[in-house]
Amino acid sequence: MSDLLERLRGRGWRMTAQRRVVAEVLDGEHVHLTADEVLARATARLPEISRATVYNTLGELVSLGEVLEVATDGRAKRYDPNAHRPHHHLICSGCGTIRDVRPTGDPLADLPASEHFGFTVSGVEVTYRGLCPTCAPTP
Amino acid sequence: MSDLLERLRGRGWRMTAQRRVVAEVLDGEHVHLTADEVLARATARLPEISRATVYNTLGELVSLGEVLEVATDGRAKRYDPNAHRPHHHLICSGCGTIRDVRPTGDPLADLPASEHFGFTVSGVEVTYRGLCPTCAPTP
DNA sequence: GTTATTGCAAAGAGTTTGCATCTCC
DNA sequence: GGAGATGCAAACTCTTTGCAATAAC
Repeated sequence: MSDLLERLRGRGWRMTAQRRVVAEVLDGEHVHLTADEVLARATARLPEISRATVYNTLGELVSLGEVLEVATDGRAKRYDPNAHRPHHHLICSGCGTIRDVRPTGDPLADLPASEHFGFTVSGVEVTYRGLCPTCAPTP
Repeated sequence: MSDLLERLRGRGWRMTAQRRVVAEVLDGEHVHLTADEVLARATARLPEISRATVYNTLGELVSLGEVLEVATDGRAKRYDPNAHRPHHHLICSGCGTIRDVRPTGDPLADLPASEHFGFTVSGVEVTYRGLCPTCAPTP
């Protein structure tokens, strides 16, 4: 089921029960869990997994480029398993829910050379803000 | 000199030496300080200012909409005094330097209704990533 | 058998809070 | 004079680290 697990195995990643559980917990669309949420869900499947291992594993997945860190306004970082499916985020200002979205057009092309300040520009993240149906004020 | 101070006074913000110093330290273009950096610079001008007051003041400025929080990948939040000049950010992946940039076009218009998921979309932040001239590899 | 990974517990960074004192308007 | 701001220190949240025990290949 998990593309992620396949890819990791193919890269010679040493497989352990803990790593498998973390990868499984992260798999899916519109998944943006905090480290704590990953730990909670992983613990449900593998009670002896430790917080340190969850952080270690998440850090490696990010280094490998298989998982993206999403810095939201709130406190804890969230982890996004869809690093290979280009997308951006729509975050609810009320409850913090995140949806993956795909805008039209290429935001990279929208930054004129005069605004590069000598930088080599290589990527762009777009974060939309709004209120989800649940948090929207009732008229 | 400070638009920010003018505006705050006009809003009936109770002025104290501490608040003035924080506002002065934040003023300027391409300014994106962490709370700790604000404290350091404020302390240079007003040695008796406390960390709690810096955090309190920054939090209020953010609530008032006069200062923006910028969540970078790294740890500490940064504070951007140009809330009233629409802009986005170009961040160096090497050293974390931030420049304010103004892309052409309207990224909000690039999110089709089919990607709204029922949200009321009200804003958007665009973060460009790259390497600054200092951090770029020398050929 | 080696080498990498795990778990534990403690430390670290960044931020928030409770409360008595002090200061602006 | 009174509402509100300050400073202090402790608490809190999230994350990282050192190291001995353990499990993968």
